[in-house]
Amino acid sequence: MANNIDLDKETLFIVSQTFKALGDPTRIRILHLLSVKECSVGEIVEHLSLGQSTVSHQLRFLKNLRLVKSRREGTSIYYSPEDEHIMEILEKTIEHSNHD
Amino acid sequence: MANNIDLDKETLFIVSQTFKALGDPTRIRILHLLSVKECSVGEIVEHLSLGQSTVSHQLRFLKNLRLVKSRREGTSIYYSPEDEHIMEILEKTIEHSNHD
DNA sequence: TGATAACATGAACATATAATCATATTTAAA
DNA sequence: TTTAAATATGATTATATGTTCATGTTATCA
Repeated sequence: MANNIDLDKETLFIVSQTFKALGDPTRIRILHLLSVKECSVGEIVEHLSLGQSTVSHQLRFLKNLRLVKSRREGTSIYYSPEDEHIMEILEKTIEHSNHD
Repeated sequence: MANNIDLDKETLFIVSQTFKALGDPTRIRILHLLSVKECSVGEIVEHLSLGQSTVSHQLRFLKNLRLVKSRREGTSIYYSPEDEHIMEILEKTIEHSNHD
């Protein structure tokens, strides 16, 4: 068990990075959209009215943390969630916030 | 149900603020410590080797979000977690990160 | 009341972050 | 092999954030 008071440096880094990913409105919107359906970059841009570059940058951020994955289809690249645990946390917290 | 794709502005703000609180190593350490036992500001400073001012600032941040609560005992002020849901998420994510 | 201990607060600074602009890359189609 | 469509990337800029320093506040005790 890792129920110790002192958290090692690596754990601290990974956990904080993960929550940091969920701590931005734009990334929350992107992840929430992807939780509903797989989308190409262009579809995300349209649905959320964001700049193409903004979406690409945020997707790279999320992919580096293995929160999303991608597949190519022609010239389009489709993104979908990769970490079920984190997605569940996000969705439940969204629901949780609607009951205040 | 709020399973819609579009998240309202307020939900987005609350959720992102909440995760932002968990997205900093110092605050994670403080919350994790408080999950083990209620502590005064001075105890937190000692246990985590942080500046007193730093701890006070972060505690205010966490209290504004109702993630911790405080009670006075003489000249000391004791802090403890207030949001069970968020604490559960934090602890589970810490465990989760130890299994990679 | 004066001194001290514990904590809070405000200002200042350095760093991190997110959005934007311009441009590069990759793929498919003409 | 041009051209166009879709996406990625690098640089820049404005803003947000975390820490530190100095000081203020509150409560206890001599």
